[in-house]
Amino acid sequence: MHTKKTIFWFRQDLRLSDNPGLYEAEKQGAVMPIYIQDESQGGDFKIGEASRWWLHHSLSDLNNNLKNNLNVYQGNAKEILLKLVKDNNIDAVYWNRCYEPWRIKEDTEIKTFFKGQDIECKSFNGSLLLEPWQVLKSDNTSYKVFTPFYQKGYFGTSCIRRPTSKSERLDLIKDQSNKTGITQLNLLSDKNWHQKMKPYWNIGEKGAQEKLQTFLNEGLVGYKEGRNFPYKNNISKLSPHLHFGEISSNQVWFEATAKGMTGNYSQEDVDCFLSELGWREFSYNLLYHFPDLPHKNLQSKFDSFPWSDNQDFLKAWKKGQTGYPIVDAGMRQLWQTGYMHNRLRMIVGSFLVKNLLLHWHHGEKWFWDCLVDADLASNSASWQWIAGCGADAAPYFRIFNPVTQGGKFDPEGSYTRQFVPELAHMPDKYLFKPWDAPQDVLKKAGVVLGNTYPKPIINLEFSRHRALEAFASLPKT
DNA sequence: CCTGGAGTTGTCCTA
DNA sequence: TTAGGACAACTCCAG
Repeated sequence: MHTKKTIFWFRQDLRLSDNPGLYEAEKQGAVMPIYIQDESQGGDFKIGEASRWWLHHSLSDLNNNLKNNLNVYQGNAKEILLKLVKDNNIDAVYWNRCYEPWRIKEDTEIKTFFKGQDIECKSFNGSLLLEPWQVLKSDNTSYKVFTPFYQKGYFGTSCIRRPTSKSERLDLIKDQSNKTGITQLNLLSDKNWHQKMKPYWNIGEKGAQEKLQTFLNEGLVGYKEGRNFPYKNNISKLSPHLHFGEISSNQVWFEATAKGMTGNYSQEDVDCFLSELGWREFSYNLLYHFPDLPHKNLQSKFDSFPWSDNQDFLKAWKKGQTGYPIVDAGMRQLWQTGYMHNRLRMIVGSFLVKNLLLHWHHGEKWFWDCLVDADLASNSASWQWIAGCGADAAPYFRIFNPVTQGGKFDPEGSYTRQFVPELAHMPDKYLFKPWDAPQDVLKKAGVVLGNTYPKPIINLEFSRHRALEAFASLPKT
């Protein structure tokens, strides 16, 4: 009797546990696990540097978990799949869906092609709690406001798929003729940049599982409040693991929900954390229904916004040399760790877009390259949000003051001093506004403004009013 | 079609 | 010192 042979195509679901597509493939017989790298795809948003580093290690971990049976290829997906199907007598091709516009286009083509060839071809939901086409208003159009979206599809509902069990006894097919290994994908740059990020992360499925447990045990209590403070541990740091699918959103959702039922956690904390998964879903929903999200203002009246184009400011922002300590701390955390605390993402985003008046595309691109959790949906939706042109966006008058924000959310300065060590000896009173410090205070702290630490590159009051005027100049509708 | 309530994350000024 | 209102008006969404 012929055993069914299925190709399982890994993409952004680099895990064995709760992997719907893999689970179905495995149930039916032997599985040929593959990964395809196609450097020609992705358009303006080809995988960024930090993500490449993460992907390299994530694939290596997956390969280990598959006992060295991951088959890796480079080139056009359709051509590679077709050849593999023919050479290996394959009956079916399965994968979990991705939602980047280029992916949807390519997947649709591949599916149509294989259907025509009478080869079974199936896709599954392995990345989202609910598909973007499942959560719609009663008139079947998509939501533009988070709260009703979340109420409708997620809050207190039971439509979300429960996690499957782990695929344990995989009958795996190795392509013996294949000469390509993970190293040949050249995901690691020659630069030593990624060495800095290494200590902060435990990449792969096991690391993701551990991170979830650590968060549930140590970070969930007090999450609602504590998540705002970058020096506290009330953050999950699951974003890169979720992006690469090392853990499923469903597992996170149900385990957090279960914790909420034990009575040891306040419902507020649990609900707040769950809603963050909801924001991830909302971003995917937006990207699916507005494929131009990474490029075009969701609110077209912003098309005439009078952006500035000061390359020196942009450079200073990227390097964390703006002269505003909380902004610089955030930007340097990004560079050093491949991650930035959510509160800081808002602060540095507001500063770029409103104080420096630089186009949100600049921030979007830089984050795309530097973040290990860079995700097309979340990244573009969030940049549009902070710029004010997105869905449910921040009102135009909401301009973060980096001095106030620093004092409020890093009151003892531990976060800022960690990433801006040249200000380590500044007293709290002047940490977030060193330009106001008297000469003797600066001297005592070993700070020479314009030398050991920059002077502010732009005046806050001036730039705030300039931003307000710019917004006021937009057409009314 | 109409109506009314609401919309992640702020800042500044005034009393 | 602190609390409350202004900042604008619009679109979204449910009933």
